[in-house]
Order: sequence, then structure tokens, then C-alpha cells
Amino acid sequence: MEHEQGAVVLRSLRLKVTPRRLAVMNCLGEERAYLSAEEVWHRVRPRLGSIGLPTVYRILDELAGAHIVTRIFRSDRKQYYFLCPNQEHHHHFVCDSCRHVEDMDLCGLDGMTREIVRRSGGRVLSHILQVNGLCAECSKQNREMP
Amino acid sequence: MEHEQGAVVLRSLRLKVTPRRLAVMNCLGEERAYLSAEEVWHRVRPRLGSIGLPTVYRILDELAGAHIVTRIFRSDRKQYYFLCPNQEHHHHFVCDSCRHVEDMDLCGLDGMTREIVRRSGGRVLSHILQVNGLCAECSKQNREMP
DNA sequence: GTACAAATGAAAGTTGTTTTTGTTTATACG
DNA sequence: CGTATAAACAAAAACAACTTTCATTTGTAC
Repeated sequence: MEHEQGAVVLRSLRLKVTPRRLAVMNCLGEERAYLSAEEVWHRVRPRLGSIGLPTVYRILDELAGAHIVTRIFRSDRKQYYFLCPNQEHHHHFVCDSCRHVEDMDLCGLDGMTREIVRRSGGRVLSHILQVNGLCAECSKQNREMP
Repeated sequence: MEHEQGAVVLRSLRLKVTPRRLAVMNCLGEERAYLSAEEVWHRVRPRLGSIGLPTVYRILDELAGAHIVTRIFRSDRKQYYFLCPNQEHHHHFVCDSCRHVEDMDLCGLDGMTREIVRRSGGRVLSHILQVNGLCAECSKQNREMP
């Protein structure tokens, strides 16, 4: 995500355009992978001179609230974030090795949703679908999971 | 889950049959819903006289490790547990109102998996699929989400 | 019954995240 | 271009969920 592009996004969210926010957005834009708040912190610190960890959390929260970044909860009980400005209904293919995240435009749960409703008589409101594996690159190099 | 049944499960896991472990299993067996460790604690305490919260965590960990209970992570960063001895590949339909959990034998992701592999060239290793909604009962009563 | 490994409680520790409070900074407006 | 002011920020402490440690108790095999 380029500087000017980031500024436009921030202004459209009525957020002030500050070096910290731009740095966090750039950081996530450069990696197409998920990062923890602390990892983002380590990456942006040198560029800014200094930034507090709570500030990183606050910025990530704001961006997640605006659906500019997506927050995922992994089984290590940490929250991870990645840039995902795509507002359409979609899911993610996550590489277990390099953490690369790819959008998947396919969902394929409509039929299943109907089936659940038919069988159980309940109502389906949402679903979480995440596909884990190895991206093409890691698969080629036969990388193991970390 | 009845007493003797619980004892059999514990013995097959080479775990000692203790009142605490039986109480935790019974507790989760009675609710067909997910509970937090603390909620389990509150429910089993009166039956046992007393039990420490760390013990509840330990027991839930053991049972989760043995795939007798399933652990889920929700966006409140807490871990929840429910009894699910079903070892077949399946997913869950979770009621957002009463937390009731139903097994779904349908998965329907095989075709999608093939499509992802075809398009991206990566490898799919696993997936998380969880369907949220209202169970038949809550839907009928038009219950809101908590 | 007895011995021994396993289970447990109590208290303290760890970790990821959030709140608080006082200071600094971006932006709108003159 | 100042300047007012609302927002952003740092630092420190607080918080909540969970885990570890270690001394004591309890199942279980013999």
C-alpha cells in the first residue's frame, strides 16, 4: 500500500493521517501475510524512531473495525492481522509455513446452508471458513510447517 | 455421559478415574453446548465441595488432547469446550443464542479444495469450518443473540 | 494394606492486550 | 501562516485468561 493510497483510506475513515498509521498500513501492505501486533511493532519501530505497543494495538483495532485489515485468532491465543480491503464475501487460503494469505472468491456454502436449515430447522447467520495448507511456493520447496 | 461410561473413557486414556474428571465430563455431557473453563468450574464446584480452577484447565486440556472434547476459540479470546466424542471428519453448527452445538456430517469442501489446488498450485492440509446461527428451538422463539 | 506414581490446591507467575493519564501533534479556521 | 482544539500518542500500570510450581493428597497395582 503506497503512501498516498494509505492517506486516502485514512481520510475516508475520518482518521487523522499520522506517520504511525501510515507505517502500520504500509507494513501490512508489504507482507501479504498475517502478523501479530508485536511483529508489526518490531517492523515499524525502526522507520518511526519509536512507537508504543499500545499504539500499534489501537491502530490495528481501528483498521480492523473499518474492515481494512482482517483479524484472525489462532490457537496460540494471539491475534493476527493482515491487510484485506476486499469487501466482498470471501474466505482465505492461509499458508501454514510462510503465513501468506490469499483471497478465495469461492465459498460454496450456500447449498450446505440450505441443507442445514432443511435438516435442523434452525437459521444460519454466518460462517467461518478458513483453509490451511501450503502456498504454491512453499509446496514446491517442500517446506515444513514451523 | 454416565458415570461408568466416563470411567471407561478415562481408563482407555490411561488416566486415573477421579471424581473431578468424572464431574467435568458429566458437566459437559449434560449441556450439549460449549462452556468456558470458568463456567465448567462454577458448575462442578457444588457437586465436589471444592475444586481449583487450574485443575479444571488441566482436565479440559487432557480431554481435548484425547479428542473427547473439542476446544474452540471465539473472538472474546477465551477458549470454550464441548463434548464431542465423534471422531469422524465433521463440522459444527453452533447456536449463537443458547450455545448449543450440533454435529454436521456434511462438509462439502472436497470440490472446493480441488479447485484451490488447481488454481493456486498450493496444497490444502486442513480447514476450519464453523456455521453460526440459531438452533431450531431458539429460532422458533425468536431469541436474540446475547 | 502398602508403595508409588499420578492428581490436586494454593499461590505466584506469565503473556497478550487494554486502560488511564498527561503530553504532543494533525488539522480546520481565521 | 499562526492558533485553537480535538485527536493521537507514550509510559506505566492494570487486567484477564491461563499456566507453572511445589508441597500434599489420592487412586491403583501389587
